[in-house]
Amino acid sequence: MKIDPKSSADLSAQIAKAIRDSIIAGDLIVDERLPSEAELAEQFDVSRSTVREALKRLAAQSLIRTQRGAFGGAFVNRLSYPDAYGQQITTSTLLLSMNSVSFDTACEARYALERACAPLSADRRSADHLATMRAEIFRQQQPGLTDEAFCASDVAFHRALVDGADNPVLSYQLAGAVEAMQPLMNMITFTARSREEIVALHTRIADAIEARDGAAASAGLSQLEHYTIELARSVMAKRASREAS
Amino acid sequence: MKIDPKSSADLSAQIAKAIRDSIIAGDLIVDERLPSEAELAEQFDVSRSTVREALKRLAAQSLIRTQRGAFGGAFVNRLSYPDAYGQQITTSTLLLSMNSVSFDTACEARYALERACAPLSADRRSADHLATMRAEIFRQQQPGLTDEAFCASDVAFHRALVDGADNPVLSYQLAGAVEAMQPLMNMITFTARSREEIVALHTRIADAIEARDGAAASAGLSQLEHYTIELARSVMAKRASREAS
DNA sequence: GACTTTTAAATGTCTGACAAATAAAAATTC
DNA sequence: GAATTTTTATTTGTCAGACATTTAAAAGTC
Repeated sequence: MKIDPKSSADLSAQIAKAIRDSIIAGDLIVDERLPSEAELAEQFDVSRSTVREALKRLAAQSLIRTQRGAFGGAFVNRLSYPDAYGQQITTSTLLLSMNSVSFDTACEARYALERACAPLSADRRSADHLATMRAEIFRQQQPGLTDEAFCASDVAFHRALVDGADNPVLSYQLAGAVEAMQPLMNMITFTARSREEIVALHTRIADAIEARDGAAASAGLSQLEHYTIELARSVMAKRASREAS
Repeated sequence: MKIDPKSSADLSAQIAKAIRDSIIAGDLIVDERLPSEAELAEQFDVSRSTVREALKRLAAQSLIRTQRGAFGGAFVNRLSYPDAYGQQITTSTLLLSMNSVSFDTACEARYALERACAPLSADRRSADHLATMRAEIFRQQQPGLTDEAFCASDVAFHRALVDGADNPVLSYQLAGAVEAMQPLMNMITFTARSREEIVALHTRIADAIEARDGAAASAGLSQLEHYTIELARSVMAKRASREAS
């Protein structure tokens, strides 16, 4: 763990990188305690404030956790699935909102990834996953449901489908697609969409998952993708014509 | 942007969250300048050090960038694809290395995701993507190639396949799968694997992509998955028997 | 007008201090 | 002797103030 004082980068960034590299390389293992801030300051020959800024950078990435008091300190954190989900969702949300990604591109990626889960989910889904999907479809049919609640239920339905594959790595990878892109899509299309149509497509997908028919589930997802893209096109066209007039 | 002084969380974490939420909500737009550290300190009624720690947290997530000097300051950063790739890869690497994910689980997720790209890549790949795949296959046949170089070439091959889908969102999502899981797999299997076998499978996949045959490309990836899993099983079995003796 | 110097503003870093939390160690009580 | 309470040492969290460094605009100079 050494730093280059004549580098252009901030000292705190260099120190954070050095510690991060040690964690990734396995030199610092999970739950291992880092030296105290004062000791790190001495080791790196910087002030305690600089060390603290470096540690905050690592904390922001959930790489370490800190504890106050005697025998406290900074500890290498086991990156949990929920933490990883959260980072995945934040990153995906920002990437989409800041880079003028076309609706079609986001939609295509999102459904391509979900179709990858469909065969596995059809094979391995538990009764519980199926029950969740059915329950969300039921919820989506309630007349008084707000748009926000419908969107949340939509996400929950797809989440159950993905989780049915019983592969936590896949669920993690899909978190960004489902939880970041689905709301984005809903935001664009919720004014125009037909809940009946979506419920019908969700039902078709759930039927396929129940029948353990992965191909049919994939086909249902493709139909949903097609419906969503067409809907978005019509919304865009309507907007364009309104602006023209 | 307000903070709760009686909350248990650190002030710097609360302030970071407040600013992060403003960025995600769109109250702070890309390239907008945040108030200076001194002004933020006054607004939040904390010291400048605390504000700085909050800003370092945001910088670690590439949400802001800072510039020194007059008319410098902290600016909302456009999250670029390379930045998002990097975070995706770091998070995926750590998640896998810290959570005792089984080889089969990681392998299944990785190939399921890549198969999702295969049909799109077969449809849309450019001559350039195909040429990259062929070049990497050629490189993989060179006798003097080190294991590290072979792994890197392996990643580059799959990267080209994914990028052939011409969907940056998909490429971003796959970054974790390809760049984090592939090296992990190589690390486990590189002692036992047959380069000839892998080159043959890569060639089959490239042929399918060249012929614009998505189904065949998917099938090739499935074969590669099967080969990889069997290889890992035999490596594990060999290890187990060696330990028993 | 082109170039140089000055200046003001902002981040980066350091020092020293105190508050708050926390677990071990010591003291006290029964 | 065991249980409880108090003390103590350690460590992070926060603050205040200072100076260094960078940077671009403004002022000055030729």
